[in-house]
Amino acid sequence: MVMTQSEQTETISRSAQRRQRERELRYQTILRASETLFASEGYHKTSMERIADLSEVSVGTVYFYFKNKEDLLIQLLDEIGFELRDMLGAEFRKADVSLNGFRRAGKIFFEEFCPKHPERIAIIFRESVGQSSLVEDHRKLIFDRLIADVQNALIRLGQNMKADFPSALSAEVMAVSIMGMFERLAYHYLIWQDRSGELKTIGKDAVDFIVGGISRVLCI
Amino acid sequence: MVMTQSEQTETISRSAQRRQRERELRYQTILRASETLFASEGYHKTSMERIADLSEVSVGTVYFYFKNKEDLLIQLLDEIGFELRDMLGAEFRKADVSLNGFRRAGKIFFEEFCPKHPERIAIIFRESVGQSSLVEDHRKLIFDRLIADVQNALIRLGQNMKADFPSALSAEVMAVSIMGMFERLAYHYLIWQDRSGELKTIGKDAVDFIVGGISRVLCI
Amino acid sequence: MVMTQSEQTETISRSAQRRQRERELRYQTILRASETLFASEGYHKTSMERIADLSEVSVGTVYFYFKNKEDLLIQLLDEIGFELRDMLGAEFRKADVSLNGFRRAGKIFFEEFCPKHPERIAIIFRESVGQSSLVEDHRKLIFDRLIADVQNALIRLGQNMKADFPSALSAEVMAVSIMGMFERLAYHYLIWQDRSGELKTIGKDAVDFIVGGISRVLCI
Amino acid sequence: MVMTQSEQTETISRSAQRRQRERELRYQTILRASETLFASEGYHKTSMERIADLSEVSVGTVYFYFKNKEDLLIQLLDEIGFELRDMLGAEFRKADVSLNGFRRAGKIFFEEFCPKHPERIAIIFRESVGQSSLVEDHRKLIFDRLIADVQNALIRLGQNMKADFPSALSAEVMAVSIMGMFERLAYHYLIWQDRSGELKTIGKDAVDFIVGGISRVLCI
DNA sequence: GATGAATGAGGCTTCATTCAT
DNA sequence: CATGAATGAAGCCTCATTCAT
Repeated sequence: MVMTQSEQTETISRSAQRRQRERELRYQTILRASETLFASEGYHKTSMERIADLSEVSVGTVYFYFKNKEDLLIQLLDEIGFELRDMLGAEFRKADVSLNGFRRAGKIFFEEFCPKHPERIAIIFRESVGQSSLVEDHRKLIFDRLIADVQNALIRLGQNMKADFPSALSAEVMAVSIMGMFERLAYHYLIWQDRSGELKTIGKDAVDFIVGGISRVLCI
Repeated sequence: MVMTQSEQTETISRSAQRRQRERELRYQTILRASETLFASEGYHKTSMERIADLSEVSVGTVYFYFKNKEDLLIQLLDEIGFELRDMLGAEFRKADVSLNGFRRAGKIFFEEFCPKHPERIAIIFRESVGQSSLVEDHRKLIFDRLIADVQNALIRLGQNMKADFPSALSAEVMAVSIMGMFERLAYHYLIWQDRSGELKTIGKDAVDFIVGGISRVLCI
Repeated sequence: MVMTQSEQTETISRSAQRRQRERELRYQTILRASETLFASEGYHKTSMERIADLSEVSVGTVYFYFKNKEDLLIQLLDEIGFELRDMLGAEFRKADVSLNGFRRAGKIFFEEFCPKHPERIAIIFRESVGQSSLVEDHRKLIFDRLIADVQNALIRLGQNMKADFPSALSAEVMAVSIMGMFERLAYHYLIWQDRSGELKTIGKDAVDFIVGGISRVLCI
Repeated sequence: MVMTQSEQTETISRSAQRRQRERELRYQTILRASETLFASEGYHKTSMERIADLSEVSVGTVYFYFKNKEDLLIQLLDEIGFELRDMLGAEFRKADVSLNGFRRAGKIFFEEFCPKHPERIAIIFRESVGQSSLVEDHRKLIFDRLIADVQNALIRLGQNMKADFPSALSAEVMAVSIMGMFERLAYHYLIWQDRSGELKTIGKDAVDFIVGGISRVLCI
């Protein structure tokens, strides 16, 4: 078979592209398998061999794509953190900071994120808790960023409304509190009880509570 | 040495009493050692040998007083759960259910429990998360009870005030939310950052937020 | 069964003694098994399981007595180093430093140590070479001490004989050289060729060479 | 483009030559990378991937040029053995066997080989020790040849000088001893201590010792 | 009751080697 | 020829738990 220079180049380029795609695919396959197993069996009870089996690759391949078991958890965690911030944070960072932002964020979390990704709730709020200090660092970073988003939204809301916070810490405390509410509600109604069908109501009630608290504190 | 029957009995009885005291002491010593180690090193990284060492007993003795490592964690967890309910729940179960009850509960948690027992915060909110299903059951039970206390207080408050909840779930959702706030605030300001000095302010801001939310939701 | 206080104490003491003996025995059993296997199969090719098997204990027991595989090698190495220094060094440290000291040391090494402990030759001169830096440190220390013994003997011999060394380094270089001779002769005639029967002649020739070299260098 | 037969042939031939050169170059690059890594990190701790990386080729390419990891070590070993024999052996095989031959050999080893190739000293005297039996065979062959060279030189020296050896083994033992001295001196002053600056003195002292020993033994 | 030596299953990880592209 | 992803056997080590003394 004879091919011109450009054809050859193209062929090479195509095979390189395919290889790249396959790499990405494998990476995702392994990560998804870990997600499933970590959430269902627990991080510690999931062995690397089980992950390899479910991914239909060898143990060595898992180690080709991920440094070690901890790395798998961290990648998962970062992914979840990114997604969460992408969804929630976006609402809080929007220009029109108003109480509606809080309403939309709550709606998104309870009506979209939670029912779609219960495993991710399990991973970020259960499996990644109290593992290594490295994992804890990543977890803290995720929370810190989300909290910062909420806190900024609160501060800007206060400025817009020309309202004062009772103390210098108020905004921060409220931001941390809101994260805690989201966390435990998701844990309670998704992991401990399977009441995913009621998430809409739950979300609404939660948001009412939050919005109520904010407006009272800011006297608006 | 000759002694009358009664003297002997008395002696035996005394030694039995002493033995009983020593048993109790040993049990406590081991439990306290576990508490310290679980909180500082983490549940998984703490070996039974370390616990025995710190308790100044042998590994076998630890197994005489506790069924296994999990049992140690569960005893600790139950103890913390009991204490928490004893302190917080008491306020919520008091006759004069009013918003003041919530204020007092918050004060107790942030100004008494947290600064006095940071290790217990670490154990209930970090070390006992995502371990075995048995541990998770105990954790759930503790939360369920605390939530029930809060929920009942809310319902009675509503009745007192002749106020309605927006939805059938409102009281429960608010109770769960309040637990989540307490949890994450403690975790954030005690474990991730050591700002125990600011706990009073934090507690006040948190309580304001809660009380604000409740009164708005109940329109009082 | 009734026993007096002193009898009881004695019994306890005896059982404690026995336990101590058994501990020592196990330690030795495992160490001897390692010695055999390291020398015959090689350090790397010997698995911890094989050592446990040959010692007739479980893998866990090996780890109860030794920190890790490297520790096993180091204990062995130190033991050999101690023995070597005990045998050879003694001659060099004796009061009557004379060329006879060198003769006796050679005789002891080739006629006693080598035929009795070919495995130890294999371990110190083959299996412990180029492993970890920790092992190398121990090996260096052993050589350094032996070299120091020889060097001191040479210096004192020179003083006794009122003879001068050609250079400041001469004594040290000669000491290192002598160690090198012993090492390679043992390796050559014990490991590469099994000519243990000729060790007496070999030792004599080696000693003649050494003694000849020393006397020429010191002009005695 | 049109070319005559001869032109084509020439072109092919040239490209074949270039390919040949490139092959040789690759082979050398990989071998040099192995040498560097084996000497600095140790044979076992050097992975094939590290060698490929440092050689700037893929792992597969390393396996195209060398059968396996062991082969890499053996090629290196043989190369060193050849060079050593080329330098040292030459002196011993020269017609004018005299004590000067020993002096020159020592000078070459300590003043040329050692300072120029400390990595090779590390490989032949440390990294290749106690690996596989195949490696050990090559090592033995190298030593055997060097020893034979020295031994022959000694025998011819004895004949020239009409001097007798004390025993039938004397010449061999002295040859083995001399190799041992060279080996340990190099190891001691190059690997354990970096005293390469003093190698000239060390070499001189060593040679004096050797020459002294030989002349005393042969009574010349 | 207390001791602590012994167990052994099971987990994580490495890395030389292969082979389809 | 070169590539580099995939393999999987094999090894080290931990540690909760048991049980004879």
